[in-house]
Parts: sequence; structure tokens; C-alpha cells
Amino acid sequence: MKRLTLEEIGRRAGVSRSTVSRVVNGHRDVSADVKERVLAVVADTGYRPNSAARSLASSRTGVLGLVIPSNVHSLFDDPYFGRLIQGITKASNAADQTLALFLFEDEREETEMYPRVISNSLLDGLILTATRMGDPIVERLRVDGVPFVMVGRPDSDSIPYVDATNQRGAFDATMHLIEHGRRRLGSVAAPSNTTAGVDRRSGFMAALASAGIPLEEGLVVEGDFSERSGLEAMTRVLEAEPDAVFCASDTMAVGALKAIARAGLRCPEDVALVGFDGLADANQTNPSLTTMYQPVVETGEAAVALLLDVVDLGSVAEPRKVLPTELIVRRSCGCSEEGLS
Amino acid sequence: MKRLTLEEIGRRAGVSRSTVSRVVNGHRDVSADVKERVLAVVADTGYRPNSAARSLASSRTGVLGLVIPSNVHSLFDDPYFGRLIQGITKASNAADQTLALFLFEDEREETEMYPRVISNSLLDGLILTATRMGDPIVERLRVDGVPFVMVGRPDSDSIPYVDATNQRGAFDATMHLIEHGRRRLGSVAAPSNTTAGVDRRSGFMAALASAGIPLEEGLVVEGDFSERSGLEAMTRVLEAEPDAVFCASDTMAVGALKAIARAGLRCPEDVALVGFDGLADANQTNPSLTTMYQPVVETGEAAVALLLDVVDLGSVAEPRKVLPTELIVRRSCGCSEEGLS
DNA sequence: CGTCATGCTGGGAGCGCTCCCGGGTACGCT
DNA sequence: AGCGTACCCGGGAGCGCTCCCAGCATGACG
Repeated sequence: MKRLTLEEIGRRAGVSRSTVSRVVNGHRDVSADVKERVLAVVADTGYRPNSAARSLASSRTGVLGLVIPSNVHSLFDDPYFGRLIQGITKASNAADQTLALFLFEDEREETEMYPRVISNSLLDGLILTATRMGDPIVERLRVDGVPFVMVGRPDSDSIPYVDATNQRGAFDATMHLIEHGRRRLGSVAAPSNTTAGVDRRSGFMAALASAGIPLEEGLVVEGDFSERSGLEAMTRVLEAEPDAVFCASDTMAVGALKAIARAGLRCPEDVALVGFDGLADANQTNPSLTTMYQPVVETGEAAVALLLDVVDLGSVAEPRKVLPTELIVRRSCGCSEEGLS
Repeated sequence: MKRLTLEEIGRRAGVSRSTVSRVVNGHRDVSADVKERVLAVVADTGYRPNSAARSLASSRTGVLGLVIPSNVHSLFDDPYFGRLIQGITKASNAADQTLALFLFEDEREETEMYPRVISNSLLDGLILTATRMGDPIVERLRVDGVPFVMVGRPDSDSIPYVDATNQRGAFDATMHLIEHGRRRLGSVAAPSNTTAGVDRRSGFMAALASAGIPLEEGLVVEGDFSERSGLEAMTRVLEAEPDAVFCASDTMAVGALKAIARAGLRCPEDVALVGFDGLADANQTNPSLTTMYQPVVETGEAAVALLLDVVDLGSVAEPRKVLPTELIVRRSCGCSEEGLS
């Protein structure tokens, strides 16, 4: 059994290598009957172009890299990444791209793996997410001229990215709590070395400021996006006796809910809660969690689209895409069936 | 700035293309001084071999595929996959392999994507996991001669795989419950269209049989590995009034615990529980969950090692690797601090 | 001194594809 | 009849690497 090449397919179909190539790649300039004949041969031989040869000749690989420099545990503990990867795989499947996954446990591994990540012509481009602010990998990629986009606002400028309206979302979520008449507002905040953390915190603060509410000592404690950290942070926040708390992620909010229960308090009566992400389903918690939804799957899709633009065009007209957040009202904020109570 | 190729590096180091290739690939037959000279040039030019060309010439790509034909939600809801992927990335990083990820929502997508997955010489081999029994992809891969291994026992034979002692683990977990004096044993079972589900169920049954306990109607209800399904299945199991239940996964056990609470029962007093996987951390649930631990990270690592053997050698001496499970005793089974009570 | 193994190096061939150019054919128009 | 043009198609060149073989020293040995 002969190895299948363009040449071989051409021989069997009675045409040349070039013509087969044109057919396979859907180019014009092929007559209908030839096209049909070639397609028939391709179909019944099960011919598949050799992607290495194709890459070599065209300097495109059809492989996109997803880089997540964050330890795997936190990654899989937060449903956020599941949704994100879902969006990314969906979009790259649709664009006929293959996805390569790079996970780094720590900075050492990041440094070690870096050469492979940018490995000459293995990847067409990268999607980078879950970076800490000041992560050197961003600058290295920029310097090395690798096409890449980020999910989540980068701290340096001039890098194309997709993000949600974090600041605005946090503002609105907090305002909702304030509209419930709450005045001792606290927050289980996201890590301050992430731009999402910074933005959500600043939205929270802005809401307080706009309502003329001073922020008290101890009412903001930082978590690391994990449920456990949410529980721990909330436990400390509760010591400052808030009547409402904005949690910067749903996963942390789930932990916070447990903290409230352990403290013998009731939610929303004693402490109202709003989360962020829109990941928890409605009856996963008790009370059901009011949350600021962000379109994570769409974020992943948008990231792929943006990256493909960068790869194809070299640069891109609108290098930042910011998706809207939306409040999903359930019980933990104090709303009844009918709305604000 | 000239494009860096082997030839160019050779020119700068005053040697030939071939010699540079030998140095870069760590072959013998290069004198120490030449080697040093070449390495110096490589280092300060930042030369990186073109992987497409390398693949074309050597017909090895250094890319491994991980195929998970299961919807993304269930995938990321169960920490199992996080651990598995952790093990796989760890091992493939160590072996200097890149990991490509293929997720399929449904069988349609699986069929559609199949050509790309086995895309001629993009991948050296595949790791396949989370398949349902009788999934046609397994047979197709076998027929197409793609090197692949499975995580989880395949239902057909002659495919290399890595698995845990599911049957034995379920048996021991159930026996532990029986040793606590429980006699009305139930189970929240794993899907019967997975080999893990079949094996764990048969272990459960075997334990009952060996203790001479008959299985009553309604005491076994099947879940789908999700927490929600665990809750629902457990709710139905409870109608048959068990005094102990073996949950075929920890994620389902977490749901089962909620079902027990909602039914106004106490665990372990009214209903004792043992889970499977060893994923939950000790104080995530109340009471803490007794569980049959399986080494998931090691499973991932073993899968990579096995696959690399298959890829390199074509076949392999010991095509199945079964890792041991181990009971982690905590509270939900009825054990006190000191052990069996 | 010839012979032969051994160590090291260079260059040819070829992996299977894409891209480009050039040639052939058919047709319409002047 | 002559020419331009659009449409198809074939083949050369080349992508950057690996693999193999030949060649040249060098030294050991008979």
C-alpha cells in the first residue's frame, strides 16, 4: 500500500499534484469535472494532507496555543475556566484550528516551558489568560513578536484582549446591595495582583463613594478565587459585622455562604450577598445566589476570533473587546420573588 | 535580519548544517570544541529549529492529543479531570511533548472532528478518556492504526490502558460499610455505559454477596458523575431506607450528602456514606467524606508513559497498568477519631 | 609501510506540500 | 486572420530539517 501524497492522488485521478492541491484547498480555477474526479479519489482513498509538509510550505500550522500560567488545582476548581475552554474549543473547532494546552504550575515551569511554547512554527498564535499583573511572560511574548491575545485586561497596554465590564459590574452589584438599604458593605475581593481583582475592587469602592458610604477597616478581605479562600476571607469579613458583602467571584461566594452558616447568621436577612461570574446554577446554593453574570463562553469565542485576526492581519482594528455583565437577581441579595423588597 | 536556519547557524559557526543538527539534537560524533562553538551561536542567536520541517523530515511531531468525548460541563464540574490533566501535562512537559486538547460536546461533533484528530502527522499519538462503552471512536482509531492508549478500561480488548482497581475498590469500600454493621446497603452508582460504572457496581454487588446480604429493589440508583445527579439519585435511594450507601464518585457523594440533609437525616448516624475518587478535601463536607482514593495524577502520568512506549515501539510489553485504590477513612462512614466504632 | 578501524565532518537526497509562473485552450472581438 | 483575455492545468523551486553515505584524518596494528 503506497503512501498517499498529493502526487499519488493526482496520478490516480489523472491530474497533477498542483490540481489536487487546488481542489483540496478549495481554490478556484478548477473545472467542475476535474474537481469531482479528484474529490472522488480523495474520498475513497481516505487521503489526508500531511500537516507538517503543509506547515512547512505555507508557514501556517492551524494550531492555537492556550497558555494558563496558574496552578492546575485552582484552575479546575473554578468553573470559570471550564466555560472559557468551552468557548475556546467551540470557536477553534469552528475555525478548523487545533488547540494546544499549556499549563504551568509555577514561574519556574513557565520559564522552562517558554521555549517550547513559542517553538518556531508549531503554533500560529497564543491565547493567554489567568496571568498575574507584571507576569514577565507577557513582555517576553511581545518582544519575541509572537502573535497573542489575552483574556482579561493586561496591565501593560497595546496588547489585544477580551474582557468583561468588571469595574462596571462590580459597581452595579454593589449598588444593588445599597438599594436594598444596606449600609455596612464588605467585600470578599479578588486577588489584587490581577486586573480583574483591581477592577472589581475599584467598582465596589466607587459604588460606596457614590452612596457616600465610608469603607471601614476589615470589611474587605482578599481571596484567591477558590471556595476555601472565600470561606476564610468571609469569616474574617464577618468579624467586622457587615450587613452586605460583594464577593468578587461565585466560587468564593459559595465559600462565603458556608462561612455565614457557620457563624450562625442568616443570608440574606443578616448578611446579603452578591457574587460575580454567573457560574453557579440557581439551586446549587441556599439561598440561591444573586450574581453579576459575565458571558464567559462568549469571551472564549471572542478571544479566538481576535487571535485569528491578529494572526491573519498582523494587527487588528479594534484590539479590545469588552463584553457586558448583567445582574442575575436571585435570593441572596435580599430580593423576594417579586424583586426588591 | 536573516531568517535563522540550520544552514545559517552553520555558516556563522563555520560548520555545516549537518553538524549543527547533530549538536542541536544531542547526537554523538561531534568534537567538544565544535559543539561548544555551535552551542554558543545557537544561544546568542536564539535559534529554534523549525518544528514543521523537523516533523516533515523525521515524521515525529512531539505533539500528543488528549481526546475527551464528553460534554465540557460535566468535565469541569468533576475535579477528576483536573487531576488527570494535571498528571498528563506534567508528564508530557517532562517528556518534552506538547499537548493538544480535543473536547467534543456530542457524537455529531465527534464525527465531524475525527478527521482533524487523526490528521496526518499532526499528532504522534492519542490519549482517550471518558468514553462510553461502545463508543465508535475507539474502533475507528484502531482500524485507522492511530497509536493511542485509554484512561479507563476499554470494553474491547487489545487496547493499552491505564486504570484503577475499580472493582476491588468498590468491594472494599462496601465491605467497610458492612463492617460497621450496616445491613441495608444502597448505592449511588456510576453510569452503566462506562466500564468504571460497571466495575464499581460489580464490586459493590460482590461485597453484598460475600456478606450474604440480598440487594433490595430501589437501593441502587444510577447517576452521571455530577453533583446534581448525586443529589437526585440519593433522594430516590433514600426512599428505600438504606442505612449505608456507596457512592461511585466523590462528586456524587457531595450531592448525596445534601440529599441526606434535605431529608432531615443525619450522616453517618442514620445513613453512612463512602465515596470514590479521593478528590474532596477533608473539611470540604460535613461530615468529612470517607472515600476510596485512586491516584488520578499518577494515572495521567502513566498514560503518557504508556503512550510514548506505544509511539516509539509500536507495541508494548505490558499494555495494561492498573493502579491501586486505597480507603481514606474519615467520618461519613461512621468511624470515630480512633477508627471503627 | 600498508591496512583497517575509528572519529568526525560535509553534502546529497528527500520528506509532502504551497506558491508562482508559464503554457495551452477556447472564446470573443476587431 | 489576428489578438487579447479568461480559464485551467502542470511543473519547478523551495520551505528547513533528518538521514545516510562518502570522505578525510588519525592512530593502532601486523
